Amino acid sequence: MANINEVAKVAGVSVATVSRVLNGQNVVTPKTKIKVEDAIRKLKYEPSMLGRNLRNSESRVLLVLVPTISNPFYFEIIKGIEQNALDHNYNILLCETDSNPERENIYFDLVRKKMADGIISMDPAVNIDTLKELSKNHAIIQCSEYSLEGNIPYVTIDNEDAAYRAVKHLIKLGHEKIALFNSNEKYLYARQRKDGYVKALEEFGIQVNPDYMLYTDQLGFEQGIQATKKVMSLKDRPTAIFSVSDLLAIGALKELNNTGVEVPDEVALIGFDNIDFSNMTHPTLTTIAQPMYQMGTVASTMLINKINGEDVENKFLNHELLIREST
Amino acid sequence: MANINEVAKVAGVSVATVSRVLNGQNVVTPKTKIKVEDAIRKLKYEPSMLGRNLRNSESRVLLVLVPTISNPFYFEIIKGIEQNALDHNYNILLCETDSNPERENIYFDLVRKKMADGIISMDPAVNIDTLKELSKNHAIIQCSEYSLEGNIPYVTIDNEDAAYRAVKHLIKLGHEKIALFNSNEKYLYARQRKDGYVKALEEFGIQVNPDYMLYTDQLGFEQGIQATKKVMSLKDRPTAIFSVSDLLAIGALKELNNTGVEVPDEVALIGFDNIDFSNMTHPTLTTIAQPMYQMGTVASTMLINKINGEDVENKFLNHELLIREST
DNA sequence: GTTAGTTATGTAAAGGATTACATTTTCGTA
DNA sequence: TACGAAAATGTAATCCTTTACATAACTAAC
Repeated sequence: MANINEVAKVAGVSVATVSRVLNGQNVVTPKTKIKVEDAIRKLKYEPSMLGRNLRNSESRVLLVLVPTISNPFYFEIIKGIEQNALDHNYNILLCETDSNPERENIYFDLVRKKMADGIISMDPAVNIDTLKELSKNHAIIQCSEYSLEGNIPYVTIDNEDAAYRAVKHLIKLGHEKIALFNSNEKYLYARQRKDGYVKALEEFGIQVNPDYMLYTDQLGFEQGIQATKKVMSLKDRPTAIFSVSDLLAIGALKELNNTGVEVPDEVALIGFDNIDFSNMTHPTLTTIAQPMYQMGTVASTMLINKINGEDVENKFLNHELLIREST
Repeated sequence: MANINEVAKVAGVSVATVSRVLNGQNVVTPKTKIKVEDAIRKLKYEPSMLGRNLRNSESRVLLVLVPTISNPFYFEIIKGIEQNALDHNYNILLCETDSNPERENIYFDLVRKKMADGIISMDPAVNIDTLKELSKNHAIIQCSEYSLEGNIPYVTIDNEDAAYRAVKHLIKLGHEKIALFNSNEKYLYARQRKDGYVKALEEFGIQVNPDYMLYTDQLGFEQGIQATKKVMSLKDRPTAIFSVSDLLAIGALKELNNTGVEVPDEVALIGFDNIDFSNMTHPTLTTIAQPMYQMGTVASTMLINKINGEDVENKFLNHELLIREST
């Protein structure tokens, strides 16, 4: 593989001139430019990013931290990040932490060792202390999930309001016995969504029933099944379920289908996230849509700005309640 | 940020010695080793991969090319690749081509420009000519989808046999009118799966009915709905459907559910890939399981071997027919 | 035809690590 | 104590670009 020196030699110019042509600085005479371009073509020269990156002290790689790639919620966000990153000549390294600190550390090391220029964290289980520490010397943005500690910029939606509206929708349909499938309250978004749930109930004078509030460690299909089993075995069954994730809701739907409970007639169901599959189930799922693609592009833009030393502000994006067959 | 020179100065040794400590070469006296480690800690030194990579002419990044990250089929494969890569100190760059040549080219450029050491391609729509050309100078492995052109090593399953067994299973259940939802025959795997379908029918003396063979450009949910509408509007409806992807099958299931057709009683259904959701539908989906995780680790191992200049052989892995509620 | 002022090109340092080769230190043995 | 071999450490080149600064070439005006 040819390097810039050989190109310079063949073109009969200096490496500086070759570099100038490469980087499109138009201080180069058309005549010399052509000589250089001919040499490049002749030698099939491809500039090495290794040398370039070292010289520029950058890697042009963005780290994207997700707890798991199996959760479709992240797809659109990732697509948004990726498109925006490519548009700015960055590449993304998708990192699945599995909420495993060891793995997380492997990825954090990449930014410490300059293999990545910044991080977009979407992992609610991220080690916030490490993140805080890292954010002192590196560009970091939180996307969707966030913590207020450490003053790390974030982009997200108003979780409380989203939950509030979902539950209000159920109440308007006549439901009073509304279960909440939530994730662990150590996560900020879980607390916020609960607050919205409680706020809606209280506003309509409905007593909050602790039996109806279930917590699961993960937001998966299986957890949805289990939570549904539990709540449907109560003497006083709920007539509606609000799940803080579509996967949970799809698990619930499966269990309700299996036990012959009619959705939405006997039990109404709302999910959260509007993943693709929420529209493929039978019946289709009412859910809260976050502007995921946009969230991705915004996060990416914020990160790139931060890398360039600019100040960035937190952003709240709009959500939307999609009413479908399950309510 | 400190560099190796400063560490050397603080430790009172040469950069070579620091480098030796860093790389765990145990030619260094315990006494000096401690001095160096102290200096590293004191300066919070982190070796830069930029310098290291340039010097070693490697990036320790593997490119993974997928048509889309939304298809759950790729999850487990990616997880397998990633774990194996991490175990060998590589990182993966997940590249979604959207079957868009321009995007593809951005990613190919990364390996041309030394930002990546090799490629695992899982995109059936990949530009095989470019891939051939690239494979002359770069390590490339095909995973799951492959082409025989260009002699690029691959890991896959026996698609013909898998389809053959699926259709045979339907025949054994008494079905004779079996539809095939296939993807475009420009793809090798589509041709192979059709061959398996035909082989099974012929073996049992069943006439192949062209009306039952549908082709779709993409393997998504929507295409499954459309194909089902088409095939169920025939005078002589099929009693079973074999889809070459779970997503297609889930689309079919949705359409059958919607129109009140009982699965499996009126129409039996088989998918392909055993994605997570195939077990979440109602009824659950009979499907063909590929050893996806293993396919990932094998592909990754093959690629790393190739990068290290070793010869690698094509591999065929075992598949399995998972009989569930839809048949 | 000079000279000053532009514009184009060249030289060499810098970025941060690894490592072949050279040099110094250590240690056992005579 | 001195010598040689073995072990530890150091020096400097190398990987490939970019770019500040130096120099050369050119243009225009007198």
